Amino acid sequence: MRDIRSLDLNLLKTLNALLDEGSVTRAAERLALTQPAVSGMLNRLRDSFDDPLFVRAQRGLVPTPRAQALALPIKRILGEIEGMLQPEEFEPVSASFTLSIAATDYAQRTILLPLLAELRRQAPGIRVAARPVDNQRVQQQLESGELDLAILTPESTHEGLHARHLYDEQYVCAMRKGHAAAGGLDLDRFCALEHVIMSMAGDAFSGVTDEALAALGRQRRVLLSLPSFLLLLEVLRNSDLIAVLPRRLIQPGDGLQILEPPLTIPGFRKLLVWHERTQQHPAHRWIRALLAEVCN
DNA sequence: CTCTGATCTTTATGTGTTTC
DNA sequence: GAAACACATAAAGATCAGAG
Repeated sequence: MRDIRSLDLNLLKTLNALLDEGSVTRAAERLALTQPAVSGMLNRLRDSFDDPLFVRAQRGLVPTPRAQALALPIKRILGEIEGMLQPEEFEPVSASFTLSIAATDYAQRTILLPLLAELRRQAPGIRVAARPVDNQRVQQQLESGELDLAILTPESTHEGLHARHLYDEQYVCAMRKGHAAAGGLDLDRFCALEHVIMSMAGDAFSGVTDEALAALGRQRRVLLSLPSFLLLLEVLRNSDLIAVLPRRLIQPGDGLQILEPPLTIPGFRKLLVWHERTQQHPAHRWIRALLAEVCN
């Protein structure tokens, strides 16, 4: 067993790359080293940690429990070192980097749009890549750096990620201005009208509203299901269809009438989620604070 | 300044697994 | 069972840091 003097930063970076890639060859590519070099580094890591770290399996290398346990501390340490190398005071005006954020269609409109406006004003050098949310992969994406931030609901967050509460959202009923029901809406009228809903996948014609109705022994008529809020707003403006939508989705300029729904529909909570990797990073701390600010 | 040891490179090869 | 792929190992040369 070696001691810490032989464990240099390059070995930690290599271990991190190996944990991410699960392959000596791919880790070597990522580190701009040759495969034999990384193979040799893995041997030194094995020596340092007195553990095989990775064993060969049917498909590539599989980390041992020891290696898995090291993943988080290593990312934290590398993240902290990264943070140490940044200027002590983060300067938004001169900052230049790309930020990857996973957000739903809804969150892109209600959260990312105002964030982008603020960034243009305060930190014009920061580019933003908005990405769709893939619940299966989001944890791994945040861990590897494929994503920097994700805007999620508590149900889809994972153990071990950092989260900050952004806001609680409520549902409202939306229809075009001048709609026959614009004066008021009771439950009977609500159920009699024709609805459009937003649905990315799955049971396309039923959502939280329908569950709340079912609990009362009622149902509504959903005629149209759309995968995009943008299109949905257009449909509302140009038809007598109505929709139950998150309140923040509707802006004053949208030309829509908003009413309280005639029944209680549970809202949802939006969280900003990130990985330990970026916890100490001055730029990321600044961005997270800015995001929370634009949500108020 | 020179020697030594560590680690990188490239190139070549061994070995085990997967795929067709 | 051959071909393709991935990891390990080895040899030879380059580079660099630290010791003396």
